[in-house]
Amino acid sequence: MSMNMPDFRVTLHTIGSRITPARMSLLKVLWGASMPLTVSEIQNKLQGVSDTVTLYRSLELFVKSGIVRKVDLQHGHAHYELVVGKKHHHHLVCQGCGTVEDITTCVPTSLEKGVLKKSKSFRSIISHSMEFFGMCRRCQTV
Amino acid sequence: MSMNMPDFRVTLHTIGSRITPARMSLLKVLWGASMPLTVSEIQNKLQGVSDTVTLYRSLELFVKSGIVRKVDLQHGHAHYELVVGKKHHHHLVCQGCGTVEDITTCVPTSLEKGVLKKSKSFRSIISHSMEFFGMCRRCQTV
DNA sequence: CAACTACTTGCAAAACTTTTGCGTTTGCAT
DNA sequence: ATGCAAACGCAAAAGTTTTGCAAGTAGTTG
Repeated sequence: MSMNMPDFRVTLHTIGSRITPARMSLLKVLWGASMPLTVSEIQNKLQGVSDTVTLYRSLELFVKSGIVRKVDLQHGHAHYELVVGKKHHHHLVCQGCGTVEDITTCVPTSLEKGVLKKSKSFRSIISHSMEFFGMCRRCQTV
Repeated sequence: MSMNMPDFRVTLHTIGSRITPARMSLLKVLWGASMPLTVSEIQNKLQGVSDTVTLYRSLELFVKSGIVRKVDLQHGHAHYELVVGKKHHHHLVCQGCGTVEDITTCVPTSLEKGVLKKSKSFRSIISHSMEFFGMCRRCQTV
Protein backbone atom coordinates (compact mmCIF):
# COMPACT_ATOMS: atom_id res chain seq x y z
CA MET A 1 0.00 0.00 0.00
CA SER A 2 2.34 2.67 1.25
CA MET A 3 5.17 2.09 -1.16
CA ASN A 4 7.11 5.03 -2.46
CA MET A 5 6.08 6.59 -5.70
CA PRO A 6 8.17 5.13 -8.51
CA ASP A 7 10.18 7.42 -10.75
CA PHE A 8 7.73 7.57 -13.61
CA ARG A 9 10.32 8.97 -15.97
CA VAL A 10 12.04 5.63 -15.69
CA THR A 11 8.73 3.85 -16.09
CA LEU A 12 7.95 5.70 -19.28
CA HIS A 13 11.44 5.20 -20.61
CA THR A 14 11.21 1.48 -19.96
CA ILE A 15 8.13 1.08 -22.09
CA GLY A 16 9.68 3.14 -24.86
CA SER A 17 7.53 6.19 -24.35
CA ARG A 18 8.62 9.78 -24.34
CA ILE A 19 8.45 11.71 -21.12
CA THR A 20 5.66 14.20 -21.62
CA PRO A 21 3.74 16.33 -19.13
CA ALA A 22 0.46 14.63 -20.08
CA ARG A 23 1.75 11.14 -19.39
CA MET A 24 3.62 12.09 -16.24
CA SER A 25 0.50 13.73 -14.83
CA LEU A 26 -1.64 10.76 -15.78
CA LEU A 27 0.63 8.35 -13.97
CA LYS A 28 0.66 10.56 -10.90
CA VAL A 29 -3.12 10.73 -10.86
CA LEU A 30 -3.34 6.96 -11.10
CA TRP A 31 -0.73 6.64 -8.40
CA GLY A 32 -2.73 8.82 -6.08
CA ALA A 33 -5.98 6.92 -6.60
CA SER A 34 -7.26 4.61 -3.93
CA MET A 35 -9.44 2.74 -6.37
CA PRO A 36 -9.64 2.17 -10.13
CA LEU A 37 -10.70 5.35 -11.94
CA THR A 38 -12.94 5.95 -14.93
CA VAL A 39 -11.78 8.10 -17.81
CA SER A 40 -13.92 11.01 -16.71
CA GLU A 41 -12.70 10.78 -13.14
CA ILE A 42 -9.16 10.93 -14.43
CA GLN A 43 -10.06 13.93 -16.56
CA ASN A 44 -11.41 15.78 -13.57
CA LYS A 45 -8.26 15.17 -11.59
CA LEU A 46 -6.09 16.16 -14.52
CA GLN A 47 -7.77 19.55 -14.61
CA GLY A 48 -7.42 20.04 -18.34
CA VAL A 49 -3.78 19.01 -18.48
CA SER A 50 -4.54 16.55 -21.19
CA ASP A 51 -7.05 16.31 -24.01
CA THR A 52 -9.59 13.47 -23.84
CA VAL A 53 -8.20 11.85 -26.94
CA THR A 54 -4.67 12.02 -25.62
CA LEU A 55 -5.88 10.47 -22.42
CA TYR A 56 -7.45 7.54 -24.23
CA ARG A 57 -4.36 7.06 -26.32
CA SER A 58 -2.05 7.14 -23.32
CA LEU A 59 -4.22 4.71 -21.40
CA GLU A 60 -4.30 2.37 -24.36
CA LEU A 61 -0.53 2.47 -24.58
CA PHE A 62 -0.10 1.92 -20.86
CA VAL A 63 -2.44 -1.03 -20.85
CA LYS A 64 -0.63 -2.59 -23.79
CA SER A 65 2.68 -2.02 -22.07
CA GLY A 66 1.38 -3.58 -18.91
CA ILE A 67 1.91 -0.68 -16.55
CA VAL A 68 -1.81 0.02 -16.23
CA ARG A 69 -4.66 -2.40 -15.87
CA LYS A 70 -8.19 -2.09 -17.21
CA VAL A 71 -10.63 -3.37 -14.64
CA ASP A 72 -14.29 -4.25 -14.90
CA LEU A 73 -16.22 -3.31 -11.82
CA GLN A 74 -19.62 -3.91 -13.41
CA HIS A 75 -20.25 -0.20 -13.28
CA GLY A 76 -20.85 0.08 -16.98
CA HIS A 77 -17.65 1.81 -18.02
CA ALA A 78 -13.96 1.04 -18.00
CA HIS A 79 -11.82 1.65 -14.94
CA TYR A 80 -8.07 1.96 -14.92
CA GLU A 81 -5.52 1.40 -12.22
CA LEU A 82 -1.78 1.50 -11.97
CA VAL A 83 0.15 -1.74 -11.88
CA VAL A 84 3.68 -0.38 -11.55
CA GLY A 85 4.72 0.22 -8.00
CA LYS A 86 1.60 -1.35 -6.59
CA LYS A 87 1.21 -4.85 -5.25
CA HIS A 88 -0.79 -7.24 -7.39
CA HIS A 89 -4.29 -7.34 -6.02
CA HIS A 90 -7.96 -7.89 -6.76
CA HIS A 91 -11.18 -6.16 -5.75
CA LEU A 92 -14.20 -6.41 -3.58
CA VAL A 93 -16.98 -4.24 -4.97
CA CYS A 94 -20.10 -3.09 -3.17
CA GLN A 95 -23.14 -3.51 -5.38
CA GLY A 96 -24.93 -0.91 -3.33
CA CYS A 97 -22.66 2.10 -3.35
CA GLY A 98 -19.85 1.03 -5.66
CA THR A 99 -17.11 1.27 -3.08
CA VAL A 100 -14.05 -0.74 -3.97
CA GLU A 101 -11.75 -2.43 -1.52
CA ASP A 102 -8.43 -3.86 -2.64
CA ILE A 103 -7.78 -7.42 -1.58
CA THR A 104 -4.41 -9.09 -1.59
CA THR A 105 -5.83 -12.57 -1.95
CA CYS A 106 -4.97 -13.90 -5.37
CA VAL A 107 -5.78 -16.82 -7.60
CA PRO A 108 -3.64 -19.72 -6.37
CA THR A 109 -0.85 -20.59 -8.79
CA SER A 110 -1.88 -24.22 -8.67
CA LEU A 111 -5.38 -23.28 -9.75
CA GLU A 112 -4.07 -21.31 -12.70
CA LYS A 113 -1.80 -24.15 -13.70
CA GLY A 114 -4.69 -26.57 -13.42
CA VAL A 115 -6.78 -24.43 -15.71
CA LEU A 116 -4.10 -24.39 -18.37
CA LYS A 117 -3.54 -28.12 -18.05
CA LYS A 118 -7.22 -28.91 -18.44
CA SER A 119 -7.62 -26.65 -21.44
CA LYS A 120 -7.57 -28.34 -24.77
CA SER A 121 -6.75 -25.32 -26.88
CA PHE A 122 -4.72 -22.89 -24.82
CA ARG A 123 -0.99 -22.88 -24.58
CA SER A 124 -0.33 -20.08 -22.12
CA ILE A 125 -2.00 -17.90 -19.51
CA ILE A 126 -0.72 -14.36 -19.34
CA SER A 127 -3.01 -12.71 -16.84
CA HIS A 128 -6.24 -13.08 -14.96
CA SER A 129 -9.00 -11.09 -13.38
CA MET A 130 -10.93 -11.85 -10.23
CA GLU A 131 -13.38 -9.58 -8.54
CA PHE A 132 -15.87 -10.20 -5.79
CA PHE A 133 -19.22 -8.46 -5.60
CA GLY A 134 -21.11 -8.04 -2.40
CA MET A 135 -22.52 -5.60 0.07
CA CYS A 136 -20.61 -3.40 2.46
CA ARG A 137 -21.77 -2.79 6.01
CA ARG A 138 -23.42 0.50 5.18
CA CYS A 139 -25.40 -0.88 2.24
CA GLN A 140 -26.44 -4.16 3.83
CA THR A 141 -29.86 -2.79 4.64
CA VAL A 142 -31.50 -5.85 6.15
CA MET B 1 -22.56 -28.80 -21.03
CA SER B 2 -25.24 -30.74 -22.83
CA MET B 3 -28.11 -30.13 -20.46
CA ASN B 4 -31.63 -29.91 -21.76
CA MET B 5 -33.03 -26.52 -22.59
CA PRO B 6 -35.02 -25.23 -19.63
CA ASP B 7 -38.63 -24.23 -20.08
CA PHE B 8 -38.06 -20.53 -20.41
CA ARG B 9 -41.72 -19.75 -19.82
CA VAL B 10 -41.18 -21.02 -16.31
CA THR B 11 -37.95 -19.06 -16.07
CA LEU B 12 -39.65 -15.84 -17.08
CA HIS B 13 -42.55 -16.49 -14.78
CA THR B 14 -40.20 -17.08 -11.89
CA ILE B 15 -38.59 -13.70 -12.24
CA GLY B 16 -41.96 -12.03 -12.53
CA SER B 17 -41.70 -11.23 -16.20
CA ARG B 18 -44.36 -11.66 -18.82
CA ILE B 19 -43.88 -14.28 -21.48
CA THR B 20 -43.31 -12.32 -24.65
CA PRO B 21 -41.91 -13.37 -28.02
CA ALA B 22 -38.99 -10.95 -27.68
CA ARG B 23 -37.88 -12.34 -24.34
CA MET B 24 -38.43 -15.98 -25.27
CA SER B 25 -36.36 -15.52 -28.41
CA LEU B 26 -33.63 -13.74 -26.52
CA LEU B 27 -33.33 -16.55 -24.00
CA LYS B 28 -33.21 -19.12 -26.78
CA VAL B 29 -30.45 -17.23 -28.55
CA LEU B 30 -28.45 -17.06 -25.35
CA TRP B 31 -29.10 -20.73 -24.75
CA GLY B 32 -27.78 -21.62 -28.16
CA ALA B 33 -24.58 -19.63 -27.78
CA SER B 34 -21.30 -21.37 -27.13
CA MET B 35 -19.73 -18.23 -25.75
CA PRO B 36 -20.85 -14.93 -24.24
CA LEU B 37 -22.45 -12.70 -26.89
CA THR B 38 -22.32 -8.97 -27.49
CA VAL B 39 -25.50 -6.98 -27.97
CA SER B 40 -24.95 -6.70 -31.69
CA GLU B 41 -24.27 -10.41 -32.02
CA ILE B 42 -27.53 -11.08 -30.25
CA GLN B 43 -29.29 -8.66 -32.57
CA ASN B 44 -28.00 -10.48 -35.61
CA LYS B 45 -29.21 -13.79 -34.32
CA LEU B 46 -32.58 -12.34 -33.41
CA GLN B 47 -33.08 -11.23 -36.99
CA GLY B 48 -35.12 -8.18 -36.16
CA VAL B 49 -37.39 -9.93 -33.70
CA SER B 50 -36.67 -7.32 -31.11
CA ASP B 51 -35.81 -3.63 -31.15
CA THR B 52 -32.39 -2.63 -29.84
CA VAL B 53 -33.89 -0.74 -26.95
CA THR B 54 -36.07 -3.66 -26.00
CA LEU B 55 -33.03 -5.87 -26.12
CA TYR B 56 -31.11 -3.66 -23.74
CA ARG B 57 -34.06 -3.46 -21.41
CA SER B 58 -34.57 -7.20 -21.39
CA LEU B 59 -30.91 -7.86 -20.78
CA GLU B 60 -30.87 -5.38 -17.93
CA LEU B 61 -33.85 -7.08 -16.37
CA PHE B 62 -32.34 -10.53 -16.80
CA VAL B 63 -29.05 -9.48 -15.29
CA LYS B 64 -30.83 -7.93 -12.32
CA SER B 65 -32.90 -11.09 -11.92
CA GLY B 66 -29.79 -13.19 -12.03
CA ILE B 67 -30.70 -15.38 -14.99
CA VAL B 68 -28.14 -13.74 -17.25
CA ARG B 69 -24.61 -12.69 -16.50
CA LYS B 70 -22.70 -9.74 -17.89
CA VAL B 71 -19.14 -10.75 -18.60
CA ASP B 72 -16.07 -8.68 -19.33
CA LEU B 73 -13.83 -10.31 -21.86
CA GLN B 74 -11.67 -7.24 -22.35
CA HIS B 75 -13.04 -6.89 -25.85
CA GLY B 76 -14.29 -3.39 -25.31
CA HIS B 77 -17.98 -4.04 -25.04
CA ALA B 78 -20.31 -6.00 -22.81
CA HIS B 79 -20.96 -9.69 -23.30
CA TYR B 80 -23.91 -11.60 -21.98
CA GLU B 81 -24.40 -15.24 -21.20
CA LEU B 82 -27.15 -17.35 -19.76
CA VAL B 83 -26.88 -18.53 -16.19
CA VAL B 84 -30.08 -20.57 -15.94
CA GLY B 85 -29.70 -24.12 -17.08
CA LYS B 86 -25.95 -23.82 -17.45
CA LYS B 87 -23.29 -24.94 -15.03
CA HIS B 88 -21.47 -22.18 -13.19
CA HIS B 89 -18.21 -21.56 -15.00
CA HIS B 90 -15.50 -19.08 -15.88
CA HIS B 91 -13.57 -18.21 -19.01
CA LEU B 92 -10.27 -18.56 -20.72
CA VAL B 93 -9.91 -15.85 -23.34
CA CYS B 94 -7.39 -15.75 -26.17
CA GLN B 95 -5.83 -12.33 -26.46
CA GLY B 96 -4.97 -13.04 -30.04
CA CYS B 97 -8.23 -14.08 -31.65
CA GLY B 98 -10.75 -13.57 -28.87
CA THR B 99 -11.83 -17.19 -28.67
CA VAL B 100 -13.47 -18.07 -25.40
CA GLU B 101 -13.28 -21.43 -23.69
CA ASP B 102 -15.48 -22.21 -20.72
CA ILE B 103 -13.69 -23.61 -17.71
CA THR B 104 -15.34 -25.38 -14.84
CA THR B 105 -12.63 -24.50 -12.37
CA CYS B 106 -14.03 -22.07 -9.84
CA VAL B 107 -12.88 -19.86 -7.02
CA PRO B 108 -12.47 -22.14 -3.99
CA THR B 109 -15.12 -21.53 -1.36
CA SER B 110 -12.44 -21.27 1.28
CA LEU B 111 -10.77 -18.51 -0.68
CA GLU B 112 -14.01 -16.54 -0.95
CA LYS B 113 -14.66 -16.98 2.74
CA GLY B 114 -11.15 -15.85 3.51
CA VAL B 115 -11.66 -12.70 1.47
CA LEU B 116 -14.81 -11.81 3.36
CA LYS B 117 -13.18 -12.53 6.68
CA LYS B 118 -10.19 -10.32 5.93
CA SER B 119 -12.33 -7.45 4.70
CA LYS B 120 -12.94 -4.69 7.16
CA SER B 121 -15.99 -3.20 5.55
CA PHE B 122 -17.86 -5.91 3.70
CA ARG B 123 -20.57 -8.03 5.20
CA SER B 124 -21.43 -10.39 2.34
CA ILE B 125 -20.19 -11.65 -0.99
CA ILE B 126 -22.88 -12.32 -3.54
CA SER B 127 -20.95 -13.22 -6.65
CA HIS B 128 -17.58 -13.19 -8.26
CA SER B 129 -15.89 -13.03 -11.60
CA MET B 130 -12.72 -14.75 -12.70
CA GLU B 131 -11.35 -14.85 -16.19
CA PHE B 132 -8.01 -15.96 -17.53
CA PHE B 133 -6.33 -14.32 -20.49
CA GLY B 134 -3.77 -16.08 -22.59
CA MET B 135 -2.93 -17.39 -26.00
CA CYS B 136 -4.48 -20.32 -27.78
CA ARG B 137 -2.45 -22.75 -29.83
CA ARG B 138 -3.25 -21.09 -33.10
CA CYS B 139 -2.32 -17.61 -31.90
CA GLN B 140 0.83 -18.57 -30.02
CA THR B 141 2.95 -17.50 -32.97
CA VAL B 142 6.44 -18.06 -31.58
C1' DC C 1 -64.63 -13.70 -23.47
C1' DA C 2 -64.73 -8.66 -23.04
C1' DA C 3 -62.74 -5.18 -20.36
C1' DC C 4 -59.03 -3.38 -17.85
C1' DT C 5 -54.44 -2.49 -16.23
C1' DA C 6 -49.80 -2.81 -15.81
C1' DC C 7 -46.00 -4.48 -18.24
C1' DT C 8 -43.63 -4.40 -22.89
C1' DT C 9 -42.45 -2.64 -27.14
C1' DG C 10 -40.90 0.48 -30.93
C1' DC C 11 -39.42 4.77 -32.56
C1' DA C 12 -37.02 9.06 -32.14
C1' DA C 13 -33.67 11.39 -29.98
C1' DA C 14 -30.30 12.28 -26.52
C1' DA C 15 -26.31 11.14 -23.74
C1' DC C 16 -22.16 8.93 -23.36
C1' DT C 17 -17.91 6.62 -24.46
C1' DT C 18 -14.30 5.61 -27.59
C1' DT C 19 -12.00 5.96 -32.13
C1' DT C 20 -10.09 8.23 -36.45
C1' DG C 21 -7.88 11.79 -39.28
C1' DC C 22 -4.85 15.35 -39.69
C1' DG C 23 -2.18 19.37 -39.14
C1' DT C 24 0.82 21.20 -35.41
C1' DT C 25 3.90 20.76 -31.58
C1' DT C 26 7.63 18.76 -29.04
C1' DG C 27 10.86 15.25 -26.97
C1' DC C 28 15.17 13.69 -27.74
C1' DA C 29 18.84 11.67 -30.55
C1' DT C 30 22.51 13.21 -33.54
C1' DA D 1 21.22 23.51 -33.19
C1' DT D 2 18.65 20.48 -36.32
C1' DG D 3 15.59 16.87 -37.91
C1' DC D 4 12.33 13.36 -37.41
C1' DA D 5 9.24 10.39 -35.33
C1' DA D 6 6.32 10.45 -31.38
C1' DA D 7 2.67 12.96 -29.03
C1' DC D 8 -0.81 16.36 -28.91
C1' DG D 9 -5.13 18.99 -29.68
C1' DC D 10 -9.14 19.84 -32.25
C1' DA D 11 -12.97 18.44 -34.99
C1' DA D 12 -15.76 15.03 -36.30
C1' DA D 13 -17.28 10.28 -36.69
C1' DA D 14 -18.56 5.83 -34.91
C1' DG D 15 -20.40 3.05 -31.37
C1' DT D 16 -22.91 1.95 -27.33
C1' DT D 17 -26.44 2.69 -23.91
C1' DT D 18 -30.20 5.43 -21.95
C1' DT D 19 -34.58 8.21 -21.77
C1' DG D 20 -39.30 9.70 -22.96
C1' DC D 21 -43.53 8.66 -24.68
C1' DA D 22 -47.28 6.80 -27.28
C1' DA D 23 -49.04 2.41 -28.91
C1' DG D 24 -49.48 -2.57 -28.25
C1' DT D 25 -50.24 -6.76 -25.56
C1' DA D 26 -50.03 -10.46 -21.78
C1' DG D 27 -52.59 -11.92 -18.24
C1' DT D 28 -56.01 -11.07 -14.60
C1' DT D 29 -60.87 -10.22 -13.33
C1' DG D 30 -65.69 -10.26 -13.54
